[in-house]
Amino acid sequence: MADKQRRKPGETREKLMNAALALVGKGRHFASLGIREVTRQAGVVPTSFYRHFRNMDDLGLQLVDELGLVLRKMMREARANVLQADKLIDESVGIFIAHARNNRSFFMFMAQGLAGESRAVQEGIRSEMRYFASELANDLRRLKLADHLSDADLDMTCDLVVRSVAFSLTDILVISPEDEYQEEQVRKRTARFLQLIFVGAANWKSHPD
Amino acid sequence: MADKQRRKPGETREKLMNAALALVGKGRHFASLGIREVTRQAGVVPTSFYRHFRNMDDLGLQLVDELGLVLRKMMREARANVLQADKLIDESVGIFIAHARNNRSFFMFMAQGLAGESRAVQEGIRSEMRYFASELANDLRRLKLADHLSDADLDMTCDLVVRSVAFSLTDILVISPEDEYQEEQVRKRTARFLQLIFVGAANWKSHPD
DNA sequence: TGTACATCAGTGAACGCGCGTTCACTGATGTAC
DNA sequence: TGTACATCAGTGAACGCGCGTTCACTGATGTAC
Repeated sequence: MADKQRRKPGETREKLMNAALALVGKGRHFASLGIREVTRQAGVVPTSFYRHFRNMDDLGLQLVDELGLVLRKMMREARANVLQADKLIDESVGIFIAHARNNRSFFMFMAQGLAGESRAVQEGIRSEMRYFASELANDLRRLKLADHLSDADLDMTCDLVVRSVAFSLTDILVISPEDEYQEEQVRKRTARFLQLIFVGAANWKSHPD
Repeated sequence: MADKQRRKPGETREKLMNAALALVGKGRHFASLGIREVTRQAGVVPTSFYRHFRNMDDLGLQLVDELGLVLRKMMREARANVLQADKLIDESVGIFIAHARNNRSFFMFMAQGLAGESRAVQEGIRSEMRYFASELANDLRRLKLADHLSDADLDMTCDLVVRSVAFSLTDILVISPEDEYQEEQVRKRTARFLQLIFVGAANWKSHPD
C-alpha cells in the first residue's frame, strides 16, 4: 500500500519523462516547465528528480533519444508498408500523420525543440532529421528512383522532403486531434508538397553549369 | 538626471519589447521569460510592465505585430531589388538572409513562436506567413512566371517556398552570426531548395486527373 | 546457503530567493473653459 | 493666455507563494565471501 520504495528500475525516470511529455501535450512549452511541476505531474516527490536527471535540459536530451526511437519505428513501418513506388508519397505521409497523432506529445516536443532553448536538444533533433533524410536517400537509391541525380542532389532533395514533412507538424499540432477533416487537408497538402518536390527532382539536371 | 518620469509616449513600452527580444536573441526561449526578468533587462521597475501589457502573452502578441512590419519591409526591399527574373531566387534568398542577420532576435522569436506556448502568437505568425505566400503568388502572376499553374497550384507552390525559407531560419540561427562561411552554405542550400521547387512547378501539370 | 555490507532510489523537512501582482503615491502632460 | 482638473506613466514597498536545491534519512536490492 505504501508506495515508498522503488517498484522496478527506471520506473520513476519513465514517469518523469512521461509527465514532461504530458505537459507539453497539454500545450505547455518545454522551456517553461519546472522541476517541481514535472514531479507533481508524475506523482513523485521533487527530490526524486535528481536521482535521474541533473536538470530539465538533461531530461530534454533524454527525451530526444526516445524521440529517435519513435522516428525509427515510424521509418520501419513505412518501409514495410510502402511496396509500390507510385503509392510511396501518399502512404508515407499517411503513416507520418498517423504517428503524429498517436505520439502527439512527442512530435510537439520535436517541433518545440527545433527552436528551443537548449542548444543540445536543438542539435539532437536536427541530427535525427539528418539521419532520417539520409535513410530516405538510401531507400530511393535502392529503389532506383533517382538514378539521374548526383548523390549531393539526392541528399538535398531528401533534406527538403524531410523539412517539408517536419513543417507539416506545425499544421497538425494546431488542429484538434479529433478534427479529421482538417487532418485530411493537412495530409493532402503535405502529399502535394512532396509531389511537387519529386517532380522537381525528376526534371532536375545535376551539375547543370 | 532623475529618470523618474516619462520621456516620450511609448518609450518604456518599446524598451520592454526590445528587452524581451534581447533575451530571446541571447538564446532564451520566449516562453520561459518572466515579467521581472524583462523589466530588469529594460532597466525599468517591475510595476511599469502592467502599464503596457496585461501579461507576457500580450507582449508576445504585440511583438508579432512588429514582426509583421519587419517582414513587409523585407518584402518591399526584395521587390525593389529583384529586377531580372533569372536572379529572382538568389537575390531574394540573399535579402532574406541579410534581414535574418540584422534582425536576429526577431527571427528567433518567429521561429520559436511557430511551436510556442501561446496559441494566439502561433496563429499570428502563421498568418504572417500566409500573407507572405499570397503576396509572392501575386508577384509571380504579375511577372507571368507561372501562367500554366492553376491558382490553387501556384498558392501551394508559394506556400512551400515560404515554408522552406522559414525552415532555413533554424539553420541560420544555430550558426554564430559571424560565421560567414556557414551562412554562405545556408544561403546556397536554401537557394537550391527553391530552384528545385520551381523546377517542380515549371513541370507541374495542373489538374492532372 | 547465509551473512555483512555497499549501493541505489525513494522520502520529508527546510532554506533562501525570485516570482507575479497589488497598492497608494507622484509628478508631467493633455484638456476644458 | 491662465487656471483647474483628469489622465497617464512612472515609482517603491509589500504580499504570499512556488521555485530549485540541500540534507539526513530509510529500506530494498545487489554483491562478496
